[in-house]
Amino acid sequence: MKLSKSTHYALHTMLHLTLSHAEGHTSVSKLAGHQQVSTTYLSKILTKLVKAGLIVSVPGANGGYKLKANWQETTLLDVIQAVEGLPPIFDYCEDHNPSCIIQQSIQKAEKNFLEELGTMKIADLAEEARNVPHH
Amino acid sequence: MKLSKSTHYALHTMLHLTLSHAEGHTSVSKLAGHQQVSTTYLSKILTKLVKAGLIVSVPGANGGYKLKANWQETTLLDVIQAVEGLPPIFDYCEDHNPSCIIQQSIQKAEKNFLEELGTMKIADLAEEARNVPHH
DNA sequence: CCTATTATAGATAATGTGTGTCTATAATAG
DNA sequence: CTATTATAGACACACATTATCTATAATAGG
Repeated sequence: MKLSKSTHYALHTMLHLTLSHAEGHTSVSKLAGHQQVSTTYLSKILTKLVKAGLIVSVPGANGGYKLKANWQETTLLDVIQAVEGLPPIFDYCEDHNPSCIIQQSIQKAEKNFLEELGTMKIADLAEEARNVPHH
Repeated sequence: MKLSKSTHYALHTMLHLTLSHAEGHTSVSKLAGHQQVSTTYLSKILTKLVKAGLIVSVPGANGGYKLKANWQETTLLDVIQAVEGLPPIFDYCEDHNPSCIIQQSIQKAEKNFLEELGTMKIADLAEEARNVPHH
């Protein structure tokens, strides 16, 4: 029950793209340079973000990745679900009665958890990071 | 990022023990009979609950498992952590700066999530299950 | 005592997922 | 045309989960 390293890479890449948003496209090699991850592996993760519509890719020379149009709206939840997949973070009791009281209780807590992550916008976090820089 | 099957078995076992609490000890074979799990595997899970102090075991004939003394206080969080282990549900950025804004944000949401699970008592769920029985 | 019952512990295997690499292909700028 | 860059497929490896089997310890009841 934990986030994967892929999600870790994705979140930090999104934060980096947001911090350097004015500078046009950024290549995978540059993005991978900020973290300890190979370019081919990171590119697979970024492709998920592209398919989820969170970032835009341009192949070819001077290409790379940049944020989507209304990038200010992207939340932590968007990134996490793009990488880990929508399906029930707790796929639970799948064969049991859907009215199982345990399943109901955990799903209630899960719902609140996801909703909170859905309120946390990358843009806001980037703004905080600018004030107290660490990267 | 999901709960393991072991936790699933543990939670349902706890619910069952709570529902049949007045009836003394219950053997693993009976507990396993209610779920699709082998006795030896379930016993390993239950041993974790014993070591966490959530249930009490008695070996020998007519032995088995029963709830601890103040069983009314046991929460979903207690069971989950007994099986999955305390350590950070999101062990995240472990090598990074602890003031990483992403880590801070997720840990905040995680804290609320765990706190909510900590308010959900098995005894209350059992009471609800009695009113609308499914097991 | 003796025996059946029951929890516990160790060794081991199967399975799946996450992680990662390598290679090939497609697209774009200059 | 060439260098650059994203994308996709095949493949391998590590690791945790899941699970089984066997052996050991402890208790109740005759």
